[in-house]
Amino acid sequence: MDDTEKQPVHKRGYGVSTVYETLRNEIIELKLAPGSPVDEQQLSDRFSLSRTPIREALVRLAAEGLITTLTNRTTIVSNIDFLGLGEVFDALTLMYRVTTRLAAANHQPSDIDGIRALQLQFQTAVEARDVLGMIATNRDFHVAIAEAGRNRYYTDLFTRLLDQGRRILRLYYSSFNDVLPRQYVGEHEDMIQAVINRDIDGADRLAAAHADQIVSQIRSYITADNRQTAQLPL
Amino acid sequence: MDDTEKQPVHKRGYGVSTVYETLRNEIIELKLAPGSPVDEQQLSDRFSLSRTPIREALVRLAAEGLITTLTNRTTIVSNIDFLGLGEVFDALTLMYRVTTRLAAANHQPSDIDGIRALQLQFQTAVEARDVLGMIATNRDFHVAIAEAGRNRYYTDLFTRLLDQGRRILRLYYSSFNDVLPRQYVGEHEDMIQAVINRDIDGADRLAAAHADQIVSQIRSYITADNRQTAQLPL
DNA sequence: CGCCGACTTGTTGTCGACAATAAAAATACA
DNA sequence: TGTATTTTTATTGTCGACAACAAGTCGGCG
Repeated sequence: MDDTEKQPVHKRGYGVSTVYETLRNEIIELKLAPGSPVDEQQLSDRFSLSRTPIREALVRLAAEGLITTLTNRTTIVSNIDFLGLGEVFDALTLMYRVTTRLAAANHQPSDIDGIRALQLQFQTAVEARDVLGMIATNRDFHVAIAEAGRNRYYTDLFTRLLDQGRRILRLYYSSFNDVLPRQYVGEHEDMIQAVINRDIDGADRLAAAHADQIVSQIRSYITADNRQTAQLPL
Repeated sequence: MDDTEKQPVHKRGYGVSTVYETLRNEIIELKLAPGSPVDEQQLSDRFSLSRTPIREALVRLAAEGLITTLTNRTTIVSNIDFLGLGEVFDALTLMYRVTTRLAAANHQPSDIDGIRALQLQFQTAVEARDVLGMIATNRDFHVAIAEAGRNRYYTDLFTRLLDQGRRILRLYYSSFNDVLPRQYVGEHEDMIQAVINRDIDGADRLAAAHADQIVSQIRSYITADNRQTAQLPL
């Protein structure tokens, strides 16, 4: 069985999506540092693919703003835009509210199971003090709620924003303590109840409060960091 | 000066974007019918480009949902999803409100000039009964307001939704009369005033009313069309 | 006469190579 | 020695060709 043909690992047509998903994850999880160059040749070697499918994956990533291509020059992993964080927070808060509202209005009973499962995963991650797992499962939890709301446009924007947030949280994840996350577990529980009860306004209120919590938490990390590095001239 | 070299019309690096923008426009303006196949070879001939840049443009269009690629099979212009129109209208209304609010809050004085200019263009299109021009300039007007609001995420989603709406409006543009559009001119004027006065709540109210107008107008076209074609079993 | 399978054909996915561009390096000159 | 200019080099954008896949076509068999 010495079948050492140079057989491609990926099936035809699935090469680009695997590259896309792999890189996407690595960017969000900061395995690829913001600002670091993305070399097509290098990726070509790594995935054992030609540069063409690599490039198509990069085009998709660029469309999402995860990488930035300087024409005819290099292409880099997009920097985290601290000046534009206000926009992210504003949109993120709105999406928290809208998706939770819609979930309360539009969810099917079967949706609840999935949401509950993810909430449980989040809870166990919190108890295990698995910070990285917390960040990931928290994201999945809210995406599941958004999907129960059944509006593709909100879900798309929301996931984009949450993933943007994941990058930032990764930066400061060492600052996490186990007090706030435990609070999140309770807030999630309340949100699930509001959704089940189809209490739209209640879901809205809880989502808004939850968003404010998270935003102010991230904000405090950043300002603390700013003070440390003294980036702001007085 | 018989410099008849087979000189490419496009500068290096701008081939894909021209293809992307051209196709995007043609899809939105229904010059390419929904469901019609998109042949790469054909486009390659038409733009005098290799299939590679064509493909990259198609990947971008697919990411926006304007075309649908069946793996290893054909790729078609995305159909207009009438069942998903509710989602579009919901998100569209919210974006109308949010972007106009933010414009009132965040605009710079210089933004007003551009908005005014587009409003004028819209007005002249209405007076000239240039329906297609109306649809286009109306879209540009609201995008300009959104840009004055200075939130990239809202602007992106809003343009996507407005363009989606443009496709639908094109379908029914023969149904347009000149009564409603004239009303829009006045509503636009009020919105500009609210923005200038930084009247956030007022801008919100006006935008919401404006959105409701448009949505119900489109809805009426569609239901009228449904009755005509008797698509619904009794 | 109708169903199943091999073959043909058209289109997509992938490949390796070439050309153009811009940054970096090397050289010339004051 | 410092600056301007040319040369080199690395990387991108583009190209034409091949391979794989799916649909349509044709022929064989019941």
